[in-house]
Amino acid sequence: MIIEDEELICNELAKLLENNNYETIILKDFKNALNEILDASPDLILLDINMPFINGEALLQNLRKQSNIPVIMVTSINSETDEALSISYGADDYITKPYNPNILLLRIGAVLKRTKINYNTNVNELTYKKLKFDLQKGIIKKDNIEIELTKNEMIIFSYLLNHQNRIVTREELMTTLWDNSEYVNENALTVNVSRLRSKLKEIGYEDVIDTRKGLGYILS
Amino acid sequence: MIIEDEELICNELAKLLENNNYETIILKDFKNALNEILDASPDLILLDINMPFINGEALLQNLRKQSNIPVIMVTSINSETDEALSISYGADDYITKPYNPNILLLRIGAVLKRTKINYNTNVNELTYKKLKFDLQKGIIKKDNIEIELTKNEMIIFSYLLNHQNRIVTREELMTTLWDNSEYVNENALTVNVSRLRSKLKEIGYEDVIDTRKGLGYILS
DNA sequence: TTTTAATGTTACAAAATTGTAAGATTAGAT
DNA sequence: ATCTAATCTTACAATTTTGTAACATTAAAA
Repeated sequence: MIIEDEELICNELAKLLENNNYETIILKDFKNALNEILDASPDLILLDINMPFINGEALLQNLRKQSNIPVIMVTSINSETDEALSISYGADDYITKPYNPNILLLRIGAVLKRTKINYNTNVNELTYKKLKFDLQKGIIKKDNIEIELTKNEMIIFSYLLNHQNRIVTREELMTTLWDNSEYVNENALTVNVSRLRSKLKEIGYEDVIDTRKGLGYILS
Repeated sequence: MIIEDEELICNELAKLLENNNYETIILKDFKNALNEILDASPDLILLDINMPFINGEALLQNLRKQSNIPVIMVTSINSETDEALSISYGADDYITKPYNPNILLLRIGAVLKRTKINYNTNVNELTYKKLKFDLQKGIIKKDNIEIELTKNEMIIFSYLLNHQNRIVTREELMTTLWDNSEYVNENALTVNVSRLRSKLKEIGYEDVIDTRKGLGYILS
């Protein structure tokens, strides 16, 4: 999706992108921008930051409250301030006018690559040492071995992975696994951690989840 | 992790990063780089591409076969060729020497942000229109409503999300759900899609998965 | 060293998930 | 308009997942 007030540039961009097999939409209704974006849910947005009737920075900030759609900021001035601002406002990349079309295409490709993670193979993986954890399938892979995790095991493992090398309290895990509303036995957590540990052990990762008595667990 | 041959720059970088609350490791054994990286499994790598005894590009390419650890390339020459190459080799970003420390920090922050997606809240979400799909918990959220998906439903939904707006064949989904080795009824897929559809309907997303008879499904 | 509270393990039953089958519905071809 | 193969729905039984309870083990304090 192209968000740009100068029609000439818009059309140029659209032509460039379509020649490179990207489907493009041009934002028309600037007043209703946020809704148009969310309805169209494009894979990527090219957003001009210097437009006379709309504040690109504010639009990006508002968009970020609701969505992670990748945004490449197009800035007119190549100043460090602008560069810094774009990124801190939540842009995934920025490019300065006048831009080289090939570099723009490369940036678009790179942003799409890292945001969709792996568009073609549908892999969304976390890595831990030499082990890969497929978030979608809930499968741990190491060398040729695959282990299936249940949903609770997935939740615990990914929580620990996302908070590696720090102590994760039992309470944190409890609230991550269950709504505070529903009562569950304290021991349910212990049992689930135990089950996860024995699966990790099957692929050679013994003693990676350490117990800190009275404090919680730590994955190291 | 800093991979850089000039000791002076290394130490400068380490000081800068540590002053900003990043834990840093400096790669020592360049011959055994790949193993050192995998063992340390850093959150991010700063990789100098122009080192005398080691080929940074080749290292990155080899690393990418095994890992998605984010890499920021440090290049000496600000040429378009280099920029293009870094990204195509699998770097997440690049910066040219001499760099402004503040810009480097911003870039590091930005890369970490988008790769870890949301480090602190442990959220790993895909977005579809006004709906969010929590990959870890297998929960769909919209407004205040939450719907739990089963593992098969998660696999189908995330596959469709990752391949939005194109036809996904039944066969693709079959091989994503089950190993070709195990025999399952063709209808098992239909039933699972049906179950997913009825859950989506519960939160107001009726008719979003369209059937293209003889071809497959499309999420639009 | 002893005590004790915290954590771990195992077995089991309730609950949830999943593939199958049988019959219903549908879209597109004739 | 009719036919037909593709897709859908529902119910059901097999399998898997999960919380509980009962007992075992452990680490840290006394």
